[in-house]
Amino acid sequence: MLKRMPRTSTRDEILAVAAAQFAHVGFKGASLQEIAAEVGCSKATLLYHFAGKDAILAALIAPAARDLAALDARLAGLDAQAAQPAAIEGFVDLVLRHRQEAGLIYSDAARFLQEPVFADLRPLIENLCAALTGRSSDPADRIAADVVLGGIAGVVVDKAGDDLREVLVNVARRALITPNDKD
Amino acid sequence: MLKRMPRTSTRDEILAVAAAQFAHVGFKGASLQEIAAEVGCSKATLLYHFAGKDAILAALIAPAARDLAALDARLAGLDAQAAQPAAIEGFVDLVLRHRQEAGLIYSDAARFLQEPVFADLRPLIENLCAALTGRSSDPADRIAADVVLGGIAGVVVDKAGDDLREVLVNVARRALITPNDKD
DNA sequence: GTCTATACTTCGATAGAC
DNA sequence: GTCTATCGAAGTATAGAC
Repeated sequence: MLKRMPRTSTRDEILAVAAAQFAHVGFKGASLQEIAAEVGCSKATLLYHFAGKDAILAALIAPAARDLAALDARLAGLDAQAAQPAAIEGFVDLVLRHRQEAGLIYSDAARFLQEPVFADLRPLIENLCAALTGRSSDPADRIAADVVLGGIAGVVVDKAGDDLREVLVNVARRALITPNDKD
Repeated sequence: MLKRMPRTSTRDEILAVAAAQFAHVGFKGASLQEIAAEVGCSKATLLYHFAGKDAILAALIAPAARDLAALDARLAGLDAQAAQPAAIEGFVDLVLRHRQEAGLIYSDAARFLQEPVFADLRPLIENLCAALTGRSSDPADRIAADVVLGGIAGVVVDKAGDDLREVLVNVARRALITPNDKD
C-alpha cells in the first residue's frame, strides 16, 4: 500500500507554489508561466510532472479529499446527536489542516469544475452539511450549515493564531446549535 | 442629479449576462466571447459600451458599493450597542439586494484586484465588520464577523426562499452576539 | 528530469466599414 | 451601435535535444 514516493523536491515544490498561487489568484487566475517562474523551472517541467493544470489541482486537493472521506466515514457511524459536535470539530480540524485547498474548493472549484475529483467530493460535503445540522430537515438549518461551511473555509486562508481552532469551533457551535435543538 | 440614462437595452443586458457569468465562473473565468454570445452581439459591441472587462465589473458592483456606503453612513451615527443589530440586518438586506455581486466580491475581487473600485470598498467592509462585532476589540469576534460576512455573501448566490432574510439574520445573530455581550 | 523552442488556442482589445 | 477582421499577448500543451 505504501506507494514508493520519489522524494523529488521539484514535484513537491510545484505543488506548494501552485497551492499558494491558486489560493491567491484563483485557479483560472493562476498561470503555469507564473508558477514555473516561482518554482524556478520551465513550463515544460511542470507538465512533465503533471498531465496538465487540472492534474496539479487534482493532486493538490487529493489529501484534503482523503481526510474528508475519513471524516465522513467516522460521522456515518454516529447518531445525529453525537454527529453534530463531531462534525463541527472534525470540519474545523480538516480545514485547518488544509487551509489553502479548503478556500479553493469554496471559491473556484465549486463553480466551474464538474470534474470527477470534485464530483466525488460533493456527496461528502452534502453528508457533512447534514451532520453539521444534526441531520435536521429544517431548510433554515441547512442554510446555516452552508454559511458556516463557506465562511470558515474562506476565512482560514489568511488567518493565523494558535487559538484559531477554538474560535472557529465556537462560532460554528453558536451558528449551528439552535435553542430548540434539545428535544 | 438625474443622469439621463439612455434606456439602451443592450447595455443593461450586457450587465445582466456578465453578472451571471462572473458569479458562475468567476471574473477571470468569464470571457467576453461567451458573454457576447449569450447577449447575442459581438465582442466589439461589448467594448463599445464598456471600456474593457474591468469596466464591466466596475459598473456591476457600483450599485452595491453605493448601498454599502449608505449603510456605512447610517451605522456611523450609531453607538456600538445599536450598531450591531443594525449592521446585521443592513448587511443581510444589502447582500440580498445584490446577490450576484456580493458573491463576486468575496470570491474573486478580494483576491486579485487592487483597483480603485475595490480599494474604496475595503474600508467600508472594515467598518461593517467592526459594527457586526459591536465594535469589539476581541480578535475572536473579528474572526466570527469574517466568517459571517463571507459565509452569507457566498451562500445567497444560489439560495432562494422568501424567508431567507429571516434565516440569515438569525444565523448571523447567533454567530455574532456572544453570551458575554450584555455588559 | 529538465531544458528550449514551438504549435495551437483563446484571451482582451483595436481598427475601420456599414 | 453594431459588425467583421485582426492584432499582440498570454494561455496550455507538445516535440525533441541534452
